[in-house]
Amino acid sequence: MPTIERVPVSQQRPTLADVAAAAGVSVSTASLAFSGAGPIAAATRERVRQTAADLGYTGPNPLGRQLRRGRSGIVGVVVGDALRRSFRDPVSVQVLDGITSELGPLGLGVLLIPGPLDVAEPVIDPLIGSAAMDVAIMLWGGTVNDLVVDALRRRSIPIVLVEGRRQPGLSVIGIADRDGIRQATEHLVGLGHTRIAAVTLPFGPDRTSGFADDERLGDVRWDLTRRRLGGIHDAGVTPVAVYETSASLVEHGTEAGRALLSLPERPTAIVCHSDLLAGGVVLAARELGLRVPQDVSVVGFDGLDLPWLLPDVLTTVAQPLAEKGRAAGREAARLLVEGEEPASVELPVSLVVGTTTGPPPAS
Amino acid sequence: MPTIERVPVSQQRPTLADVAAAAGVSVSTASLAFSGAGPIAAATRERVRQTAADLGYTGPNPLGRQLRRGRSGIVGVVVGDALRRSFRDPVSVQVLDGITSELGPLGLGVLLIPGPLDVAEPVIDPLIGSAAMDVAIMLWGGTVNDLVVDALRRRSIPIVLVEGRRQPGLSVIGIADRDGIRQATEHLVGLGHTRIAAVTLPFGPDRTSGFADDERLGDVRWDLTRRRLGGIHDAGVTPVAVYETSASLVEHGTEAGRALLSLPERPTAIVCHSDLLAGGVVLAARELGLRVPQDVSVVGFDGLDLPWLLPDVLTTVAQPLAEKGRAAGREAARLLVEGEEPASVELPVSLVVGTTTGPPPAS
DNA sequence: GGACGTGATCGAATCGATTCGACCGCCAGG
DNA sequence: CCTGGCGGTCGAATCGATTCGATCACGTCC
Repeated sequence: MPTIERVPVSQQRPTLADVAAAAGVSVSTASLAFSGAGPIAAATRERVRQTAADLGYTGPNPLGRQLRRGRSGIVGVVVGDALRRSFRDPVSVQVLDGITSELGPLGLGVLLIPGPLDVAEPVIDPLIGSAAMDVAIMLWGGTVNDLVVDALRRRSIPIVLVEGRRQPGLSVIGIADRDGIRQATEHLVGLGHTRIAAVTLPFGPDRTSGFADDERLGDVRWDLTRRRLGGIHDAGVTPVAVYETSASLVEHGTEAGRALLSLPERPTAIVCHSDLLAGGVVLAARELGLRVPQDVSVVGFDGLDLPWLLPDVLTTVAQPLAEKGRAAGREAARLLVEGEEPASVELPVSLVVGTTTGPPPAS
Repeated sequence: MPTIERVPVSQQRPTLADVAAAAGVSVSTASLAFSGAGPIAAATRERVRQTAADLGYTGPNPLGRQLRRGRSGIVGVVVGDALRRSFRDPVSVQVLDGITSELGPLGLGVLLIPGPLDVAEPVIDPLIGSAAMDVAIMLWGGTVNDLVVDALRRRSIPIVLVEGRRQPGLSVIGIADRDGIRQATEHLVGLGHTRIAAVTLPFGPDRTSGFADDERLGDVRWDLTRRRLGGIHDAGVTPVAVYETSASLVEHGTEAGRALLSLPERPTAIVCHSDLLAGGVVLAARELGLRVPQDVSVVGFDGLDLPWLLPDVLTTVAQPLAEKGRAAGREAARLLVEGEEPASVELPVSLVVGTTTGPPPAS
């Protein structure tokens, strides 16, 4: 005698229990019909599936499943800043694409979390403290991420840092950027350049811009920027001038280019910490009537495709952007399995010679 | 006499029950101490909070809360394509930024979902069928979204479409783009132009590129493209040539520009469906030694900031991108409250005259 | 002094699934 | 003929919180 317990009121979404009742099996068997995690007769499975379809049941409610499993299947991705700002640079976008392409097939979703909003009075997004996620990936680790790291640590959520300072207890995905810059610089030296200038990423959260004197150069807070500056020295070169920018954007490159190329002792080559900056420098050179590379050589970093720079093609240090994202995704997935320890990865870079470098002018 | 039921094994994360036991209150009271949804003595709340802190309890487990509430607090955002491709156009990024900026303060998170991967054999992301989300926002509604819409509908997840064909049962956030293109075209007509060409967004999922003849023009499958083409006709203009592109990217604009500007009867003005395309056309003109706007005028659409195009500043139809995102977020949040009906919104656009339009050459 | 309203707290049901151990036939091997 | 093993199914506990209704103490008003 069937007790009428669950009358699927038309307005209500059916649950696994409804399906089980309608198919005449127990809830546990119905569950097996969907998860496939256990022995079940093919006929039973089909019957349950069919009843489910008839009832308009579209599969197990993720919320129930997640609670039971203790896993949300969600990877939080903390982007360094307001999205608008982070993603004006295609670099982050490509990394993000790599992350999703790795995580998607594993059934893991990406929850987008804006990083600390302000620098003077950092406010971390409430999602960091309360959203369901099994592991977090932090992009562009430069920013005031200590707050974020702390908050995630408290929740004992494992962390993967993309580009950041190595620290115990979390995984860092980095690239051999110092060595890349060294190679690029040596390429310039090999061509005969001696007056080499640099255009850098921000030194720290204050994000000022302008020529950096020695004192300022001693106060580079962000690791990434310091590493890339170090690469120039590794090639045995001391830059004749260093221009610090407030963000890796074309307009800041142009600003830097104008300043550097108007110096009395004009540099014959400029090493830039990003392709966007380098592109901006090339535009500044054009604007000043200088030929690239005859009058000035320019190298970038990242290996982006800049169609608007044509016919010039940047000489640049290409980093494997999508692979960096995939590596981060892989590492995140790995940290998900119980007891796995964080591990760091360093990916290689490669110098790609384009049309923007050549021998220095005869002078 | 306290029964020793819950011994918080050091390895285990504490639960609300642990906190309640330690603080000597019931679970329900402990819950109140965190949610604040009910009367509770200030002293009790403090005590519970303090014990929680001592135990390292960082707040209610989102999974439990979500199941009970029947809400995940997650908004799925389906981007039209692989992220890499979608986000090469800053348009989507700005819209996404608008969405998060609206949703964040409401405590809602954004789950990033790649759209259908391929056109020939569309595969929709499994997340669409199984991820926890309360409502979905679909960006760039052109693509093979019927599959996605169907899948979401089956799960009875409300949908907000950004830029798409209006249809019953879902909300559409659109802009007055047809009217905007009309204004831009009339601006050109007012300047004296008669030979006006067009560079369009893709006609449909096949994404071919090249000159479109009349037959092809009768087969514009994507609504967005059709509307923008319609705007030209609304101004009483029949384009002397229409060049269809395969994506809204600079390089495709350049390709189109080269083709159009090499025609025997060169158009004196070119209306483009996006700023990236327009920027590409300007580059093509420069490459061919043509002056903008003396030899050819160019108008775009979107209102982006293109620092690499300087000193030229595009004449363009500016759309409120971030506001479009915020409107989508608002609408998504609205659909979350029980019984709210979908509603559509159309945002205004405005013609912004830059330096790329002027009177046609004398001839 | 008794009834009543109110603020604080508690118990228990509930959300929707997964999963462990028990159970039940049935077949094969000894 | 008995037993062991196994495929298939089921019941019940469990994940961690929210929330409804009940309870209780206390102060106030008539």
